[in-house]
Amino acid sequence: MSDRQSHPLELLCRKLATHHPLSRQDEAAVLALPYKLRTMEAQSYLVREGDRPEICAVLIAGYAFRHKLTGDGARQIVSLHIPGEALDFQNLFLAEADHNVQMLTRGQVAEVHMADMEKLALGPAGLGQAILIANLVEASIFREWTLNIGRRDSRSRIAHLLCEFAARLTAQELQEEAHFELPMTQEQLADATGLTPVHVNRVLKGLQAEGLIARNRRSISFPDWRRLREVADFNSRYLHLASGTRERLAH
Amino acid sequence: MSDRQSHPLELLCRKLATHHPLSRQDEAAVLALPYKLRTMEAQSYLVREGDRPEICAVLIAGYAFRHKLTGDGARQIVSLHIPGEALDFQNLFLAEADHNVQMLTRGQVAEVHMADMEKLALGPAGLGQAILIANLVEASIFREWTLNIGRRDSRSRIAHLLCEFAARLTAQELQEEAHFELPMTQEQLADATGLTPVHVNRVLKGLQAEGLIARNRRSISFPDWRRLREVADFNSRYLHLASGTRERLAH
DNA sequence: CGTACGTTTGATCTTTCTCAATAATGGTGG
DNA sequence: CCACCATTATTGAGAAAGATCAAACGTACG
Repeated sequence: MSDRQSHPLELLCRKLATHHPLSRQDEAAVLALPYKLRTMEAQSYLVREGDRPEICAVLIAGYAFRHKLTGDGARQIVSLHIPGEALDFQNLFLAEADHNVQMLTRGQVAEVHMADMEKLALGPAGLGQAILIANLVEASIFREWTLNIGRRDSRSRIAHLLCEFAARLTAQELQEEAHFELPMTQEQLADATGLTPVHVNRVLKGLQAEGLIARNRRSISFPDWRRLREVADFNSRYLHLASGTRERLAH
Repeated sequence: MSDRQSHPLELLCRKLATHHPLSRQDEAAVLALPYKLRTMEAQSYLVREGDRPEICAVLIAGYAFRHKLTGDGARQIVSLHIPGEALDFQNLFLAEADHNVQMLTRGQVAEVHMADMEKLALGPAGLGQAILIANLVEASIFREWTLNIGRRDSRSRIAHLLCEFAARLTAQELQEEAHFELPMTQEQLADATGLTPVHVNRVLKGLQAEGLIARNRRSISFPDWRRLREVADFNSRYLHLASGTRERLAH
């Protein structure tokens, strides 16, 4: 929806400000970060488990995801990321990456030196707090995923994933909630929900038959957002959104 | 194993220092926190979803866990906690709790005013960093739980939970890895692994029959730690332990 | 136009759940 | 110390959700 970005890192400011207002100085400090824009292909890796990351990538365009593998190669996607989110806060001050980060679609990334980002995180004023909060909110999302995968059946599970993605895009004003592009294959959807691709396909068709989602290629829309939320058992509390956004989502 | 605690918050220092060394000053700042010791009964709540916590509890004795509920009342335990861990870092700077925190066993807690803890988190020197890192490591554990629940079968899943618990106790030098008390009922174990109590019972008996665990009441020992780790697909990387501890765990 | 990748479908199999009952255990009051 | 009660653990039988295997179908794109 919004306007051209004069500066890529404005997206990061907007994201950080979602949970904690930034002062002019904070914002200036973010925008003053030296960075390098890089275009990434779909499927390209940003971080691999075991890496010792030197740079902290901020997602500017496109989507990304984190995943881990079991010893026998099964994959679990543990989070999805939308523009404005920093993909390496997880690795701040930690020597070894404990998971992989990969582009979901083609996109762009602003690379910042880890040391510079660490300075911000420890730094003065509200930024350290904003970064800490961003990490706390991410941890909250992890908890909800654990609940989702551990205790909801496949139908709610997939519906919940869709709701969360739509809600987060809406919160960042990147898309309207009623309609958005879901750039995931059914296999990726399966890896994010702990299901098999075949079953995801069946559930998706079921949701469509019920009129809860409409699909056209990779783009999905929600003819009945309210009912989908019910089926998904979706409550946005865990996203810790500002009250304005919460109301927007509640219709 | 260790010695009497002259000061309860020393446990927190030790925990924070696990991932990031604390200076004398840092340590002094933690020990200078005003606190109130409180004895907690098993099952008592420390935080309820929706609360606006004013205090930050640090677990001194006993175990605790976090959990969330689905709309129709199914429970998912999302983490376990051992002495030394702060139970409310999650709520630092966040208005509303997004999950419940409950004692697993009887125990003790040091209550610190949230405002004081927040001051430390933003504060000078290494403490802010140590607290940030502690949160990052917790997030890493959440990711591993997602993988565990999403992609491992019930046998590995339960074995993994046991391994993690043992490893974390060992890292904090609270117990030796070969033998420890697991104070969870099979129902709680089920809620932590996304299974049913009946199935947990069967898996436990299976592990016992294989000689991977030995049970005697609630106490469990590991006659074959190495093989259990294999079955569990357990790799401690995600715990981000110091190298000394890692070797201790590798035997 | 062919190849690669993703989707869809059917048939069958397995793991895990559900329901139901019985046995241990631990704690309590007398 | 004992009887009683509430939890927790254990077992069996049957059901179900979701997995697996295999094949066909689409679609994008070089």
